[in-house]
Amino acid sequence: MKETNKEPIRFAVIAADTVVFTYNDGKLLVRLTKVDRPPFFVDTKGLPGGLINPSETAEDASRRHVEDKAGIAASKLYAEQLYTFSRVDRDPRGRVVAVAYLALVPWEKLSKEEQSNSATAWWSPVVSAKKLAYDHNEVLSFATKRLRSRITYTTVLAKLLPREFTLTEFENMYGAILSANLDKRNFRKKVLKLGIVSPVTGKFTGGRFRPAQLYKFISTDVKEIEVI
Amino acid sequence: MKETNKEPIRFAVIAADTVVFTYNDGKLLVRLTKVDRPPFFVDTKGLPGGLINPSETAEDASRRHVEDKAGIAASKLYAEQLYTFSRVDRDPRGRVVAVAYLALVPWEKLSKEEQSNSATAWWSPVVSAKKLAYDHNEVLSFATKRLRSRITYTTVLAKLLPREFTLTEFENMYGAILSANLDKRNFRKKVLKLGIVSPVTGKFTGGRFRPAQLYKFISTDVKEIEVI
DNA sequence: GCAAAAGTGTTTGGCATACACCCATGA
DNA sequence: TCATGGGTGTATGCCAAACACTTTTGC
Repeated sequence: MKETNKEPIRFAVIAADTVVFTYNDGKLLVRLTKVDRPPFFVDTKGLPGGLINPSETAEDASRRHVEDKAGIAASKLYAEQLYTFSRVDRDPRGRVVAVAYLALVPWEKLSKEEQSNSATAWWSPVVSAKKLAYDHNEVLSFATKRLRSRITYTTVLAKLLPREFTLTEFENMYGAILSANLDKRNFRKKVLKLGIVSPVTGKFTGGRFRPAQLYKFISTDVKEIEVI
Repeated sequence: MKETNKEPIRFAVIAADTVVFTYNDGKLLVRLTKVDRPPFFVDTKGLPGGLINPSETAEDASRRHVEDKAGIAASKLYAEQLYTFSRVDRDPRGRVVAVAYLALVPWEKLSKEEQSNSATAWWSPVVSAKKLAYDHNEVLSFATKRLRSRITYTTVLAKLLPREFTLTEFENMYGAILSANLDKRNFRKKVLKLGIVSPVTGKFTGGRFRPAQLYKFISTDVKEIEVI
């Protein structure tokens, strides 16, 4: 990966970068890490990622770097391959092709440590994740668009919601990611008619107001559906 | 890329493989090339592809190999990135990660040479493209599914139809790729209501029977649509 | 009893589906 | 005139969208 002056680059090398999304307090968040790679990137930030070992797949590498650099247990994540970025100048230090992954994790599934921010890894609202290293703004933008698109025709949002949730939570998360205002009655009718969720009988939220019925996804697999 | 006994593999190398589809005589065709790489692959067949140079993008490499190995002018193709295949054992000769592309070209746009079959490159019906080298059956299957899916919600079929076509040709191609039987009246109503095609005024097919109106796509860009 | 969120039904219009016959042409 | 493919309309049912009030709870 090092570009020395002595020997020319023979081959491009391969990296895996991962966009880890979660959702908390009404906002879509992305996990960022500190990037400090002089001379080009000094004390800046980017997505967790790194090179692929000869003995691991791109997805293995994505998971390894998420654990090591972002401090999130990969076993808690749902991940899909996003896109492979191969612009020749995307890494000024040498020729690196990056396989990018889109990963989702419910906030409630994270440990206290994983939820928290440190000097080397932290959660940032997607809207304020600017000036990232490499081509990571492009990767993040790609991932955000893909997520927006996927939630409208798959059950992938199940991977961002807690195991049990209210229909209002579902609707708010869906609407926040799309920046759309939804009709409560129509949203509920659609979701229920699709048959993708079932009420957890007898379980309701607590709190100051009228309790809400809890639901869960019937299947844990991400499926294509007709249109939410 | 060579795996010698002398030095261990340092890095994976990157290749680009391309699934080039065309459509002729009622059948979806894929371009195959001869593969002869002893000791593992002797006189067998596969998708056109090869390594990425340090100075080119994955898409550049895809186009270059399509020209060199498949004998098709890349400028005639429409291409989309498909998926990156990184299974450790996908190439028995060493560690190769492959960025796969899905490319489309109308049969009518091909030259006589490009339409024809040689000992090193030929068109095969997708259904009979079996026993390909490497993981190319998996790649082809992935590409076929993606194509089937994309034609239902984008205008990508414009890249497989000739510039001017009849609605019957459109319908037949659409139905053949999906293996679906379509209702002629409903198909026409939908396509016309979507506003993606316009009649070429005054142009009709010749032939033995009643002439058919020719249409063209209004836009040459591939767009997402509501549902064909 | 009040503040806050949960939960519920109806009307309307548009679209998908199913379905069968006449038209234009060349041989 | 016949064989072949081109071209058209209607009825039905479902679904999306618009829209406002009542219920339940904790304080």
